[in-house]
This record gives sequence, C-alpha cells and structure tokens, in this order.
Amino acid sequence: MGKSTIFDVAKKAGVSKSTVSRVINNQGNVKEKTRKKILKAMRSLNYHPNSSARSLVTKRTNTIGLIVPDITDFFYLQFIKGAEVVGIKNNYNMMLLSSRWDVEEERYCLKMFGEGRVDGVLLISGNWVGEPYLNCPELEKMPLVIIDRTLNNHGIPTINVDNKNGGYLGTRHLLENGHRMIAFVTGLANQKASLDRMEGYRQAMDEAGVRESENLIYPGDFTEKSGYQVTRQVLEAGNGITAIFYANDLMAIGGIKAIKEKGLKIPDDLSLIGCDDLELVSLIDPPFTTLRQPRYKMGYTGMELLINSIEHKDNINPAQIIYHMALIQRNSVQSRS
Amino acid sequence: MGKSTIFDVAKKAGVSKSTVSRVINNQGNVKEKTRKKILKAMRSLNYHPNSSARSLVTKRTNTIGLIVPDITDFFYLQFIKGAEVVGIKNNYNMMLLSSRWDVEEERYCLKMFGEGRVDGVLLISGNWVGEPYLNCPELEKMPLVIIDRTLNNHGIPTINVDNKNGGYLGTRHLLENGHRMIAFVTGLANQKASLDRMEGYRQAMDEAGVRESENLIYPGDFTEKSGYQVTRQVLEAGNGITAIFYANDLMAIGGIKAIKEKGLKIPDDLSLIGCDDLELVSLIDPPFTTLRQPRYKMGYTGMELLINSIEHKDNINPAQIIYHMALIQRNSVQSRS
DNA sequence: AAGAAAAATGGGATCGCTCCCAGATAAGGG
DNA sequence: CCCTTATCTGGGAGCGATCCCATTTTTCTT
Repeated sequence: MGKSTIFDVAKKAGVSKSTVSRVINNQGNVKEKTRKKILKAMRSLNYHPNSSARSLVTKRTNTIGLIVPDITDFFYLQFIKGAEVVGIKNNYNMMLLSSRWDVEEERYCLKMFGEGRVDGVLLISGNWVGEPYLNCPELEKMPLVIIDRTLNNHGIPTINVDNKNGGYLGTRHLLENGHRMIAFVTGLANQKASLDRMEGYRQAMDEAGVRESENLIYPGDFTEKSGYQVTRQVLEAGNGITAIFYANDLMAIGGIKAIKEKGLKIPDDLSLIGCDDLELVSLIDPPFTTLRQPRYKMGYTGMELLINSIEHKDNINPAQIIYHMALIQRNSVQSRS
Repeated sequence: MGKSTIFDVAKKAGVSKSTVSRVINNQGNVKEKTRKKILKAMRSLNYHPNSSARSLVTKRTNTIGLIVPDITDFFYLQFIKGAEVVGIKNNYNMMLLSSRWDVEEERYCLKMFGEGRVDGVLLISGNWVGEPYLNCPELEKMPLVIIDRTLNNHGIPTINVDNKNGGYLGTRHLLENGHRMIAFVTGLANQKASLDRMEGYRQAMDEAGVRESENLIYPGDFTEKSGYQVTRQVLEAGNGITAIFYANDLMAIGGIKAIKEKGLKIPDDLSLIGCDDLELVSLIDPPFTTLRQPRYKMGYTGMELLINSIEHKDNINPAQIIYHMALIQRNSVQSRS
C-alpha cells in the first residue's frame, strides 16, 4: 500500500472527500460525530495531506526561501535564527539555499524559488558594491526582503545597519580614549560594508584633525588570516600606531593572535576594536570591544516584513530599515589620557 | 497578468503543452526549430514551471528535509555544510527545520516532512539516551538517515562516531604524558555521547590502575558556562589534579577562562583536552588538543546514503557507520615524564 | 515512388487536493 | 404540522504539470 489519499480516508469513514477536507482544514460545519469518525480514519490510515496537491490549488506553500552566502559562516547564524523564530511562529517552513558568495549563484537561487516552491524570499545578500537586482525578472511578483544591504529605488524592502556611523563611532571611541595613530584594517574592496565603515573612520579622523589617516589604512579581506598578516605588517612598520580598528571581528581575532605572538599585551601595549559582535567574541582572550550589528533583530524583522507582505499584499512596508551599530565595550581599549 | 502556465507558453509558441513539457524536461524528440520557438516563448512570458504541479504527478519534490537541534549551534554547522554540498551536486534543495533540542519537536518536524514536501529526511538528532524512534508512524516509507546517533534494529541507517573510543583515546593521551590525576567533566546526563565518552575515560583509567577515577568525574552540561564553573570547583578542590578532560570543546573554552583567571598557565600548570574539534578552537588562546569528530564527512556521507536510498530504492545501504574520533594535538597538554 | 520505420507532435487521463454550488438533513416558528 | 432557515454533506470543476498512446509528419529503403 502506498500513501493514502483523502479518498481513502473518505471511503473508510463513509463520507465524501469534501467533508474530510473540511475537517483537515478545520473550516465549515461538520457534525461532531462525523468529525470524530474522520479523525479516526485518518489516524488508522496514517494519512497526511499531500502538500503539493494542496499548494497547487491554494497557491500557497507555507514555506519561505532563505538565501545566505554561506550557512557555515558564524556571521550569518543570528540572522537565520531571528528569521526562523518568526517563521515558526507564523507557521512557515524555511527552505535554505546558499549562494556561495556569488551574485550569479544568488540569482540562480532566486530563480529556483521562483518556481512556486515558496511564498516569499528572504535574501541575506553579499553586500557587494553595485546594484545587481535591477531588471531581474525572477523577482517579479515574488515577495522579497533583502537583509544586510541597502537598495534604493528598487521597491524592495531592505534591512541594514548604518555601517558608516559604525566606523565613525568606533573611531570616536578610540579618539576619546586619547588615541590618534589609529590604523584601520579594511575588508574586501568590493564590499559596501567595508567601504562605509572606512568612510566613517575617515570622517572621525578628519574631524579630530588627524592628517595621516590615509596612510593608516591597511587592506584586509575579512578573513582571520588576513587580520593576522596585516597586523604583523602594522607592528613591523612601527610607526607609532597605538590602536587598530578592524572592519570585522574575524580579522580582529587574527590580529590578536599576531599581537600576542609579538609578546605585546592588549590593551596595555595596543588597543583594538572589531566590528559585528560575533557571539564567539566573548570566548576570545581578551574579549574585545566591538560594534554590534543587531543580526538577530534584523533577521527577525526581515521575516516579519516578508510575511506581512505575503499575507496582506496591499499593506505598505517600509522601503528601508537601517539600524544603528552599538559600541560594545570590553577589555581591549586602553585610555591614554 | 498572473503567473504564466505551460498552456500560455504552448499557445504563444503555437504548439501543444506536451511538446512544451518535452523541452522543459529535455526529453523525447523535439525538432530544433520548435524547441527554439518554445524557449523563446518561455523567456518572453517569464515562465517557470510550477513545482507543486510537477511534484504532484512525479511524486518527487527534489528537496530533502534537514532536522537539526539548533541551527545556530556551532557544533552543527559542518554537518550541514557536508550535507549541502552533496545535495547541491545531486540537484536537491534543502528544507530546514530545527527541533530545539526536543524529541517531541523532532517528531513534529518528521511529520511535517511526511506531507510529501520532501523526498527524504536527514535527521541530525539530539543524541539522548533511549530509542524514541520505535513505532513512529511518521517514518513509514520515508527515506531517512540519522546522524550523530546510533540505533539498532530499526532498519534506519545511522552515522555516528565511536564516542567511547574517543574518551579512551583522549584519556590515554593524557596518561601517556604522565598524568594520573585526570578530571573528567561530563556533558548532560541524558546525552549518550557524554556517557560513552565517560565510559572510555573510565576504561583507560582502570587499565592504567588509577583507582580514584570515580571521584574525578565532575558533572557539566555541555555549555561554556558550566565548563567555567566546574573548572573553578576543580581548582578549588585542589586535590592534585594535573589535567582535565572536557566532554566537549565549549566546556573546555569555559574552563580555559577559569584557569586563566586563577593565574594558571596552560599547559604548564594544568593540561586539558576537549572533544569535537569545533572550528573555533583554533581561534582560542591557547588552541587546545581535542578529539575530532568528522562532522563534515558525516553530513556528506549521510546525504549520500539518503540520496542513494531515494534514487535506487532497491539498493542496500549500510545499517550503521561509525567513524573514529581522531586526536588533534595542539598546545594544551604538558608532558610530566 | 511507395511502403516501412523513425521522428515529431497532440490530446486525454491523472496526480490529490480545495472550493463552489447544490442537495439533504436538522432545527426552529407560527 | 408544514414551511422557512440553518446546518451539514456530496459532487464536479479546476489547479498546472507529466505521461502514455495515438496520430501526423518526416526520413529512409529498396
């Protein structure tokens, strides 16, 4: 015997499929006695409604597509978790695709999801420079929310943090603690987040009247390894740098390794701050100061917006949400005043 | 205009839906000229075949359900990644559900997946003591592979590591380095993995003739916090312990924090080893010795088995696969010989 | 050039469900 | 007790694809 269908249940319970359908969906009037009978039949046949058949007529799948550059990247976990919580609460399943840091791949995922598999897509985008979603036919009609990227004039809601302000805040914090020779380690050059954070850094440095800032910028690539290498460079250059601002936490972790290897103490000999506030930062020695990106909240809100736009199509969602980055102080900045 | 269907394409191209279906699925004979025509029509209508409709008749969804206790737990990332790689290679999508560390919830997920949403399920199980999958009607007929748990007599393929041997190996390593007073910090008491590792520890201690081992076992719960607290206990007891074996890495990380706070040096004053080999171990200071569980490989293999059993139903998969845990040596064990 | 074989196309049945409308049964009212 | 109204149930159409079989068109053979 294969899977049982609604007909099998109907026959077993001695009613019509329509009535069975009513009890499955808990709608319409069904006499209590027949409901019981049907429920019993369903159980005895181990019946589960076929969701493809149902989707075919209701045009709803109750699943949401999630696209992430890399599922195993620590950075994305909290986005996913936040989104998941809302999804579960609203009775949606999540289908996961990873774009492997590639715009083309991202589009391919979008296309997959365009085949009626999902009711909407939550795209956690690689935040490259440029606007790759213009005129993308895959998107047509499909509810979509993009996280970790800001887009203008696309009609697509986006959720992001104010990276520039983050860079500014972090740099200010170091300046206020008496540092002036502050190095900035960038992320990948094609990542908007990195550029924005750097811009914030520049602005703060300019305002403080530190002229050398251009020479204090070191290119990294967001990986721990690059943080390590760049930091060695910085230390060897020996040009009086007293603090390093890393464009993300992973590089800061690499940096800490390099600093320790040199026998220097944090923050006594060198101050540093990271960016993102990964959960694992608190496990690192020393736990360091960083700028928090409210990733859980962003995933949570993104999912809310998405479900909102799925379920009340006429409703108006905000076009953009931008959160502040918050300075989380730990033990990696020494005051020099 | 709503979504276009295969009929719209057929009409636009001036052929029948059957022919369109042929080009979609790339099967059967279609004249090159009409294929071109159809492709063009598809593009101009931005047509994407509806996967629900297709699944309804083919009885295949090309998606695989993945159940994980907690997506944001570092421990599970590599399982997922391994599984994902195989899934993509074989053209499967992944649908993700998290069971939030609850057997009931796990079953609920299984039920969800029983509704024809997926072709098979890869269950990364909470490894509780007991055999909760007996007589579980949801499983009937559904290809299923369970990872991180061993089951006998269920006819369900399982993939796991030899935890007992892991506990044994770790303890032997410490013994061979001259330690005798070796504390063991357990995980949750209802977790099979923890119990097995402890058993391996006991065996090694017994073989080495260390009588006190019963008194050297400290109960933890797998969290970083508990590692921290238990370690403080151990240190305060001051009963000559020279090494600590943690039942997982997270507790070891907590332990390291406590040890450093006491002003002790690792491994000079105290040796320790963890278990699992989380990726982030290499970021910790000091990177510590641990037992590797080949999680990527396990996810990879699990997915292979699963797809195998989906696609060649008659094929015979192994009932159980058990990997060895491998000792990964870093800088946390001091020789006392 | 005619018949046979191969290639290309079309049409209907079907998958398992929901939804609408119509018919049957039960309840209420004068 | 009959008629109206409310409650409950059944049947048919349709969702958008695939697949099988029949038919038409093309190609090949002798």
